[in-house]
Amino acid sequence: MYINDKVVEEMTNALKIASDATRIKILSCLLDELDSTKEQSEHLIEKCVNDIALQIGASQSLVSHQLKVLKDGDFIKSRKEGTKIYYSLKDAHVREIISITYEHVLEKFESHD
Amino acid sequence: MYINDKVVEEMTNALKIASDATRIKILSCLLDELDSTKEQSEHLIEKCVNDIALQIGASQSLVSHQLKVLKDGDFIKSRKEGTKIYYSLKDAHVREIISITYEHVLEKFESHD
DNA sequence: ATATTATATGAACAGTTATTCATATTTGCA
DNA sequence: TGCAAATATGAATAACTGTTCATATAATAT
Repeated sequence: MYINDKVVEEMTNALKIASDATRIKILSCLLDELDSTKEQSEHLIEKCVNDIALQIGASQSLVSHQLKVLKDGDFIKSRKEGTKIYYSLKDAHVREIISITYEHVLEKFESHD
Repeated sequence: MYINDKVVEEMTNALKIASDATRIKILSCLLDELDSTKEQSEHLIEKCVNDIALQIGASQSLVSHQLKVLKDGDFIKSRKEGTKIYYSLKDAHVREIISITYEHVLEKFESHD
């Protein structure tokens, strides 16, 4: 299967965005359920910057920087309400990439230990 | 959804492995079909180092280095036959990660242009 | 044994990036 | 207007990583 350079580049960018511990933590805390055997909830989880920072144990500045990366990469969207900005996952692909990677890791654990 | 640090670390590692242009090209050329609307073929595609290098237009050394990374990360497996070593995708998760990322990119193109 | 083919490896360099710190911007409210 | 809360930004640094080049290993055939 041949894919052109532009598509490879965009795929690389998308996966680079997902391949960072801080960003995975952010995405995970915006993701309701990782277990794919359970039904994906349609409920949209929204969290503001400070809540995310507290939940994942990172600084406000770091979370803000990484939220920008995730947003530029179309992984999340935002909604303004007063001084707060609520972030949430953008679409199903993001959920799937995280879920499948999660399963891949679990399977690796099983087969190697 | 809370996942522990060890799992986050492994997920990060797995996605780091996938987030490189050379490695995506290698995986793509070991992947029969990217279009998820078509049925995933069960046919295993096997290619040796030099064939891959020629197909993606990279040096033998670079491909060998990256095949090692992909194999250590459980993305591919290998089979020896004489002097040649045949590589192929390891499991369905790898196909899915690549396919979904591909779709994510296509959708991004559509929504932004 | 020697040559050839196929693949792997190690060191080195260049480019990239995650994090921190300090500061700026924006909004709501008294 | 001035203050506080929430978020964003820019610069600097430290750590990481993809690629190249040269060389090594392994297997096969003559």
